[in-house]
This record gives sequence, C-alpha cells and structure tokens, in this order.
Amino acid sequence: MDTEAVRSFVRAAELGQLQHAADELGVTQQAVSKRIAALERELDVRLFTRTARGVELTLDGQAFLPHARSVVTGVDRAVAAIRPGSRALRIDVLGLRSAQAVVLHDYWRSHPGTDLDVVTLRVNDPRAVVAAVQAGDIDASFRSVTDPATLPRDVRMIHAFDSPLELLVGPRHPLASARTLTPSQLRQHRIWVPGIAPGSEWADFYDQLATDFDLRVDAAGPNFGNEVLLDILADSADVATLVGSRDRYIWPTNHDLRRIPIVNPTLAYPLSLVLPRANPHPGLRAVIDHFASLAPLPPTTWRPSWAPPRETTERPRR
Amino acid sequence: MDTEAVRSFVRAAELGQLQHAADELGVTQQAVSKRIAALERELDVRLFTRTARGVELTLDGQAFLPHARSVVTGVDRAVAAIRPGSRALRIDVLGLRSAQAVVLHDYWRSHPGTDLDVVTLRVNDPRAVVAAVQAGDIDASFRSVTDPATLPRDVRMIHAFDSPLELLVGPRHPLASARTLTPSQLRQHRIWVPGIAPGSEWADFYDQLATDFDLRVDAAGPNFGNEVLLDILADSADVATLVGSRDRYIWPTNHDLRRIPIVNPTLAYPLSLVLPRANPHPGLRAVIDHFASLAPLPPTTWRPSWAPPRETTERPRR
DNA sequence: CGTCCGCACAACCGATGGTTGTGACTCGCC
DNA sequence: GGCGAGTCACAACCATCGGTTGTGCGGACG
Repeated sequence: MDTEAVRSFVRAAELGQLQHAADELGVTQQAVSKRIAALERELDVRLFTRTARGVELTLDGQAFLPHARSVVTGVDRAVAAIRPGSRALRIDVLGLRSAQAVVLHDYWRSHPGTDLDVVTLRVNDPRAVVAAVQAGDIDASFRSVTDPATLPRDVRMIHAFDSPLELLVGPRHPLASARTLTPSQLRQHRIWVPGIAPGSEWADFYDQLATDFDLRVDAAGPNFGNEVLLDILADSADVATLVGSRDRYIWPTNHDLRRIPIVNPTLAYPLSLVLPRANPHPGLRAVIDHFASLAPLPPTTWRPSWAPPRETTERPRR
Repeated sequence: MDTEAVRSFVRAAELGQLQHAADELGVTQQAVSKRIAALERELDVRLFTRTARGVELTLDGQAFLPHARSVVTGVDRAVAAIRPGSRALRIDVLGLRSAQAVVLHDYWRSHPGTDLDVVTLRVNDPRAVVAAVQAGDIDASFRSVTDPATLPRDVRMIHAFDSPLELLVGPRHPLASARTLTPSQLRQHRIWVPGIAPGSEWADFYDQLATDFDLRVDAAGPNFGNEVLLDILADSADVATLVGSRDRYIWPTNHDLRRIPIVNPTLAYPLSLVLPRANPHPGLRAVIDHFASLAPLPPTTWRPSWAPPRETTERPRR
C-alpha cells in the first residue's frame, strides 16, 4: 500500500473532489484517480461513489477514513522523528524499562502529541554519549559523567530526579514480609547487583552505600540478563537485590517477587541529564519541568557524595 | 512511502536479520535489502548498521521503529475495517456528535483494540437502513423504525439506551440560571427544535411531549445547521431547545450556552438498535452489554408511548 | 587461512505510477 | 432541448520502480 495513495484518499474525502485533492498534492487529477482506483483494487471495495460534482464516501470509505488518517499521521510522525534539523525530541536512556524511561513515558502520556523518542545508545563509554550529545545525534542522555571536569564546554549535566531504591526479594527471603526496611536492617544480608562495570558511576554508588551503612553489596560478576537474576532471586532464601522504585524490569506477576521500600533514610540514586549547553531542543524544557513535579523525597534522603546539587530555585511557587 | 517497506523494516529490526525478515515476508533477501535502502534514501538517514551477522538499528532507526510499528498496525486495522466477510464492527449513527456516537466512543475507549467503525448512512428512509442491515453493509444502526410491523423477519430492533433530555439556552434566557428544571417550568417558554421531518419518530416524540406536558414545542421549519441554531440561541431571550445530555453538538466554549437537566420527571428519548436477527456481528454483544452498564434513569422517567420495552432479564447479577 | 554467512550490487524484466489527451456523464442555464 | 462547464475515467506513452537471479564483498569463526 502506498502512503501517498492513502494521503490522497484522505484529502479527497475531506475535500469531496479528486481535482482539489490533486491540486493540493501537486499532481494531476488523473493521478489521484489512479491512486484511489489502485487503493480500491488492493482493498477490493469501493471507497467513493462518483457523482457529477465530485466524490462521496461509501460506507466502506467512511469506515476506512479514520484508519487512513491514523496511517497518514503515523507516517508524518515517523518522518518528523528522524528529519535532520527539526526532529522529535530524542533522549537516551539506559534501558526501556528503567526508571528514566518510565518517567519519560509518564511525561509523554500527560503531554499527548509530543514527538518524543526514547532510544538506547549501544555504547558504555560515557565519552561516546557526550560525543553523541555534542553531535546532535541525541538531544539529551540520562548517562552520568562522574567527573564533571571531563565534560566539554558545550555540554552540561544537570540533576534530573532522584530514584529511590527498593529491595527486591523472593518469597523465601527472611525480609520478604517486611512492609518497609531501614538500611541497618539490610546489614547481615547479601545484596547482589550483577552487571556493574568496575569504575562506573554505579560501582561507585554501591561502594559508598556499602561503606556508609556497612552493607554487603556484591557488585561483581557478570550479568546474565534480568531473567536469570529474577529466577535466582525467586528461588533464593538469602539473595536480594536493589532496584529503583520506578524501574519496571519486573512484572507484578513474575516469580512472586516483593518490592520493599527502604526508608529512614531513603536511599536515592541521583539521575542526571546530559544536554548541550547551547540551543538545547525546545521540547527539553518541558521534560525537565516534569522532573521537578515528581513527588519529592524526604529531606533526610541519603545520596552519594557526587550527587549533583538539586535545583531548588526554579520550582514553581503555586 | 511503501507500507510493505515499513513492514519489512519493522520485522528486520525485530529479527535482526534481513534474511529472516525476507523469509517471513515471502520475498528474497535482496528485495528486503532494496526496500530498506529505498526507505533510507527517502528518509535520508541510515536506519541500520550492517554487521557481519545481521543488522542493528541506528539511533535514527530506534527513533523510527515505534512510529513504523504504529504505521503498520494502522494499515492492518484499516484493512481489517473493510475486509469483506470478517470486518470490523460497523454501526450507523445519526451524527458523529450524537449521544449514540458519544456512547460508542466511550465503549471504544474502555475496550482498547476493538475494531469499531462508526459511520453515517446518507439516507433518511428507514427502509434503506433496514436494507443496509439486511445486506450486511452495516452491522447495526441506531435509527428507529416506528412501526415494528414493517420490519422484515430477519431484522430485529432492540432497546439500546435512554437519552435524557436537557434544555439548551443562551445566557439571556429567563431560565438560564436554573440548576435543574421540571417539565412544568417549561410551559410558557418556546422550545424550538428545527429540522424534524414530519412523520418521523422525532416528530412523534415531540408531539407526545407537547401534549403530555402542555408545552410549546415548535418542530417546524428547516434546519440551517447547528451553527445557526447555536447563534440564535446565544442571542435570544426567549428561545430554547432540547438536546440529549450526551449529545456533543456544542462545545463548552461556544456561545456561553447552558445545559440544564430536566427532572421530575426526567424526559428520555429511547434509542433503539436495528440489527440482523441471525448471525449478528460477534462484537455487537459487548456493545449492547455496555449500554446496560450506563447509569440507569429514575423509575419515574417519562418516555413516549412507543418506547420499546427495556430488557431487565439479561442484566448480569453480580 | 579458508569457509560460512549475511548483505549489497548488477542485470534483467514486468508492473507501477506518473504524464497528456480525450471521452462520457451530469448538472445548470439559456 | 442543447450547450457549456464541470466532474471523473480511460488510453497511450514513458520513466521508474520493485521484484527476480546471479555474483561479489567483507566480517566472524573454527
């Protein structure tokens, strides 16, 4: 099916005349006629009844029209998503089920019509991420750069929002039935967070966490994928892991796992946003504002030493 | 843009190999390669990075993919909407802003994924509507047939739901500030309902209404369109009209018009559904069930004499 | 280092989709 | 009633497209 034919159909249906649609689309009336005829042949129905002063939708045509519109707008959105120059807002996240992506999805649902694309850079090197922001391949990234001194002058990093941690355990774990937990209650339990690259910001985060609260955080070992991790958690009576409260790596139905909030103090992983200093994408402003509207964490919340300062000045005072 | 190319892109992205996508789509690997290349040429971006063991999405490809999926599903839905034989549920309504269409829209929103098409037969003769139902052009129609004896044996008419009436007035009308009204309060006021064909069920409805409550209902005169009616109402200090509470012929912003519910008794127009007696469309059952779930009207509600009996037996007893 | 595997290019060819020119038809007006 | 002005459809023509088969290139892997 040719999307130009669909577009012609939509315009012809709206204008009631092939001629007018043809003028608008910059082709001859005959071309539109053939496009419609081709559509009708492909679909094996008549879409229009031809009259002496134009065309009128048949019942099939009426049924087809809204779907045709959705196809046309879908195509337009698709093109807008990648058109160099003025394209949709494109933000890099670590994974499509991460808290970052979940919050972006929330934003998108509360702002219908926003052309927002969430992508995942297939690189681990923070410098490559910065380069992608610099080059304009992406408009912003949630990857953190631990040493702000390494940032080029034309790229900046700001605090996005804090992601509070929860303990994720299987039903046989001794803490499985707790409603909330304090960090000190985790002391004697093994916490396994696989797939953390040594030297990364996450490794440092868990290092500080283990030191400050005297925890046994085992961040070594390869990551065999979430499925394997979840399987192990579900069966184990002594292994637990930490996840962001907004992460959606698991479904409620899987494995009978429990999420237990951690409080007094809340433990938060500070998520940052890397974006170009000059001419950021115009849609980015609203996304950052959306972060500010998320439920704030308690003032006692623990954060790692390198947590960027949160912006308190720009909060709207309604 | 060729939708088959888009489909190929989606499958190739999902499978990671052009070869597999080609096998699935029943074409050669080269054809898929050319389709993708054509897409890339048309969009002027690279969608895939070619590797030795397949293809991998570029950032642009990642951004494009969800939109491409939506185009493909849109095309599939469009085709399903009109495929002869097993096509989407198609229901005829009087107007796309009528209570009928509004309720169908509600149903559709609460049942995502339903292939439901709302169309408007361009005829006034009820016999033509019945013929369309008989022929299978539409699966059901909200048009009423006043004399059930004229219905062919293989078509039946059932009660759909009752549409309670509201008074629609401009700001200068003496009743404009009432929160609710009883029919007796309307007695001295002129009620104008233009565009009612003599002899139609609507004419009879307003006749009975005027008789039973001693009202001045002026159903004569041509209908110059809703815009004209609304303009007149907005300016007039003595003309009002009646609308269904679910009708959406007006926006809240237009003209500063007020909708005033009528109670003690509530006045209801009974909407019926004409459908084939044998083998109705399978999706119709759920729609009819949805009608039953609408908020019921008070038992004192007034209805015209020909109101079909409401089904009370089939209500689920949960 | 050779083999395998996957994608791209070339050559070919029928189908497609655009154009211009023309015909059939309806409506409205003289 | 006939004629003009409007519509859409059909015919002829032609460039391009989109499919095929055959082949080449290059990375991954044993």
